Amino acid sequence: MKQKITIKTIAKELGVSTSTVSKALRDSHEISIDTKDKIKAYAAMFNYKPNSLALQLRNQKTKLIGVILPRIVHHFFSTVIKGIEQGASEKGYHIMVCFSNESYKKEVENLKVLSNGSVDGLIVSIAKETLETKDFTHFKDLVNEEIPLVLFDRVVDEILCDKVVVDDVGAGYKATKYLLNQNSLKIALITTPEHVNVGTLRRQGYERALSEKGISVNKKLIIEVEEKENIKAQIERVFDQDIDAVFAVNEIYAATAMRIAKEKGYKVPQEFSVIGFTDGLISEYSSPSITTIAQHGLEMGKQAVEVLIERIEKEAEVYEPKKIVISSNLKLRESTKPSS
Amino acid sequence: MKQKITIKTIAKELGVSTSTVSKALRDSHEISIDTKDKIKAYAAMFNYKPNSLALQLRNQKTKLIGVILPRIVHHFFSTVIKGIEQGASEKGYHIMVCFSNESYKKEVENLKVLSNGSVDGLIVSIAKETLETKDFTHFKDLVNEEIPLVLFDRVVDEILCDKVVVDDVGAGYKATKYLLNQNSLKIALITTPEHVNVGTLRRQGYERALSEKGISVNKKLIIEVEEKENIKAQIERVFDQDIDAVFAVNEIYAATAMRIAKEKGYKVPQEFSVIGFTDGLISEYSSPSITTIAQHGLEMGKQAVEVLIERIEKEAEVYEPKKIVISSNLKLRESTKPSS
DNA sequence: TGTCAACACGAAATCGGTTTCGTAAAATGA
DNA sequence: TCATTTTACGAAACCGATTTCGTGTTGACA
Repeated sequence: MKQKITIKTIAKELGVSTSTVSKALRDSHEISIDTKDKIKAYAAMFNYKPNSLALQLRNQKTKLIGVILPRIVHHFFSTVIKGIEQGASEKGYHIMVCFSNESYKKEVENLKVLSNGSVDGLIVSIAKETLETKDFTHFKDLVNEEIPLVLFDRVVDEILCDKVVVDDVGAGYKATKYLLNQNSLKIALITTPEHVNVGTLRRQGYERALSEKGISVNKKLIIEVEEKENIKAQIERVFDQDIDAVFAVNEIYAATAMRIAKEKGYKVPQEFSVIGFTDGLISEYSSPSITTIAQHGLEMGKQAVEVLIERIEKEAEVYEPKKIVISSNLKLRESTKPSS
Repeated sequence: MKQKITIKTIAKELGVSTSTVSKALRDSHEISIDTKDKIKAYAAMFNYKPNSLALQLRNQKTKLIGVILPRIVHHFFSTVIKGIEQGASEKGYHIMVCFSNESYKKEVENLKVLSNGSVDGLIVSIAKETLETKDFTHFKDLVNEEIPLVLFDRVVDEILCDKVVVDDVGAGYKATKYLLNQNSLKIALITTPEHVNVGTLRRQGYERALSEKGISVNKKLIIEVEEKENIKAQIERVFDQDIDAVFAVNEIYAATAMRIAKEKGYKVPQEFSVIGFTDGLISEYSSPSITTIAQHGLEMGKQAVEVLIERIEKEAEVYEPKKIVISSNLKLRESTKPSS
């Protein structure tokens, strides 16, 4: 790379001190108009840009927010990033994005690298593997060091920090209730294994809606999809039962279930209804398009970054972790019958 | 934030100089075993982490790569990010991601912020607005400053830097030829306005395949979709013509076209074939699933970051800009008839 | 003409590390 | 015993900015 022009260069070239140059560029009254003009002209001519590292070191802040996500090729997470970036950008921050690839080890690594002063704060959604192992010491260390941290979507109570989540229980409840209201009473639930707690919460909503209606939960109608194995085959099994609707905790499961239903000859939505989670492109463009719980990823990202920046900029008085719950809503499409 | 522990703290606490601490932690032979042990133990106990800003300033490198994308909620771009991150991570680099939102102004801003020393190099895909205005001075300035830059996917010849692109002409050719071979002779092309040159290149491939077959290009079969207006309505117009296949330059257009075809009563693929571009989730999960040109975003990201890091780390001898072309291939699915 | 304030600028400290060079004390060798 | 080499460490420069404090020169005023 070409030799960068620094304050020192300008000072030497113009026969003044570095302090004078610095003050001149910041328009200090201490410097005479003549000198200021000369220095500014020189700086402009050679396209001088202050070295941000030097500034960051001196000011002890980077105006950078670290973001660690389990995945990126994923509609919900990329929407959240967009929200984070928008919110950050408005406040003059930039984002550094890393991925854990759902791996515990990579998450620990990323956290270590980002917590050595390169960012002012962190926004994280926990990796699946970490949720399984339940080892959260790397997060607790961070909290101990008092590095501002916001968790979103996949969170755990053990870690004392700000959190942003969707109302998963409520969402599961809403979806299930909608299906019940349109007279689908034999509703299968396609969810994740227990350790991914968003799945568990959505399931609670499902169960609550059923029991309100006086229907007992039939475990045979609940499939916990193990992602390492063939997803379609696992979902197909639930069709051995007598069912007339499916509530799936994500888009892929919903689309897969609908496909199977169509293959089995069901007419969607007349004979069979489907509701998914996450309002992504699959739901929008499959045919029929799929009714989903909209997760408001953009909103989540914005909220997360807002809380984080507040935490960064306000000298922490008494630290009271916040939990922001974003309510989700049903986006009606063609895979369900109109509400009665 | 809690007061960070620095080398100075350790030095004072242990009654040695900062140089001794630094050397001890780096396991220098100049320091006695005893002292080293003492210092290391202290550092470990208080969880000392060297401040990365200080290191970056001293070493004049950040091990950071800036990435500027037009959009993020987009299958292709998020796949590229994944590739970039993987490649970067392997070489000990991290990525800083910004978005231009297809806006010229934001692109200029991002470029300015990232080029003040905060990153060692940049990977960029140009915003649509910039492609329209054709003002590339911000990129040229970067090249003049000799900041390593790699453009991908949306590139322009004017900017003298490394580039990674897919073989858009070849891809358009392959797709069109496949349709011709299965006896679809009245192929509509749904593409972007001219300034987005990937669209133009894919169109060239389309035209070449047609003329090889002795079919003259019918302009009425070519739709240039203006994204600000209603996409579906624009695509619908081409169905006024007598057509039996569609080649679309992206997923959304392909899915929309297929939907229209089905609404008009065509049987896909028996009576009507569809080929899209970008192998995303829509193509995979729509029904019938859509045959596409796979763009190999992951591969692109990896290649881009590899070239960039090479440029960063090799003291630029003679600078000869590289252009890497990634060949794309047809991913056959249900929206086309089997190859004859 | 002497005093003091205002002006315009420079020296040096600081941020948190690394690295070169210098040196006192101990060890070695003749 | 004296000269020389190691050993083990510290002082200081450096990366590129900002900022405090100090100071020489003017000009104003008594």
